[in-house]
Amino acid sequence: MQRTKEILRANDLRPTKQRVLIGNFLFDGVDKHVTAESLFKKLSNEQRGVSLATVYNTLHEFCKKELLNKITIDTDKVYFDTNISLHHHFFSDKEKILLYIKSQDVKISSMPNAPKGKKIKKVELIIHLED
Amino acid sequence: MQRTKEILRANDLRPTKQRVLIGNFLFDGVDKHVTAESLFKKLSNEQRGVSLATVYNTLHEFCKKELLNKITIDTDKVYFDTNISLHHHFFSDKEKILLYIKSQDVKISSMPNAPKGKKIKKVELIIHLED
DNA sequence: TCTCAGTTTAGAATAATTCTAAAGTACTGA
DNA sequence: TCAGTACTTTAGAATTATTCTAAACTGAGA
Repeated sequence: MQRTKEILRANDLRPTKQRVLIGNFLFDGVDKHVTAESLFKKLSNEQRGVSLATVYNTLHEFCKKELLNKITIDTDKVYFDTNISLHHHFFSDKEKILLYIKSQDVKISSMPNAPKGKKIKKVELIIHLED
Repeated sequence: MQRTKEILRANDLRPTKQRVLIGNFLFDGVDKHVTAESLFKKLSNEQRGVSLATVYNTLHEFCKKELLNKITIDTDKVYFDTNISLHHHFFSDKEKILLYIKSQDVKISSMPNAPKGKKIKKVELIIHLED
């Protein structure tokens, strides 16, 4: 509650009711993946809801401030990850489930140089699963 | 031409005019990335076009037969890669450009086990670029 | 040539996301 | 405390890649 407000203020985001509600859920210390839709549904249960537009707005703002990590693994849904430290994912294409891979379980021992004029922004390793 | 027909037949796909046209472009020996839209436009220049629906159908059939590799890196477009051997990509989020990384430039020296009941289907490493 | 399962197609439908513009709210300075 | 203003929220419309539908077409075997 207080913690969320501090996070918001530290990132130049006004601590509105909606952002606090969303922040309290996302930044509760438990790593999680959400989609706009799943977050919207989760918050609809609360006494005062948040509009879907605001859910989208807020997720994007949080991404811009690097409070969330956007994962585009699937064409028809964007996932947002509250774990912003370096790590990778399993993804089940069939069930559309994202799972964490412990960072010590993957080791990339050789990396290419970025093309000239570009920098490496993010390294994303996705292991697609099947039955 | 003849090669495309052979590929199609070998994969139980009737060598229709449309598939041959698409196959001739995709399987010319040069690795490339296409989107449904880019392929559709490219083929519109030909004397006889191919409908957008057929472009989608054909890309998906080719994927199912593992003649193409589907890459979902971006929410609003799916890329199809004619290089189906193990390799990875750079992606420029701003310009939405996919680039090949030479396979020898990446080495993943440690990989996690798949969760029980699942198998690893595909390993996808994407290096996002910025200016 | 005839037949029919497999294909193609135009256009409608779908669905996640973005946009719009109007109403609401948090913060600042007095 | 209050007013002014810039920032936010919101409902609903718009957008857009993709999928669906159902009717017309076609390749290949008999």
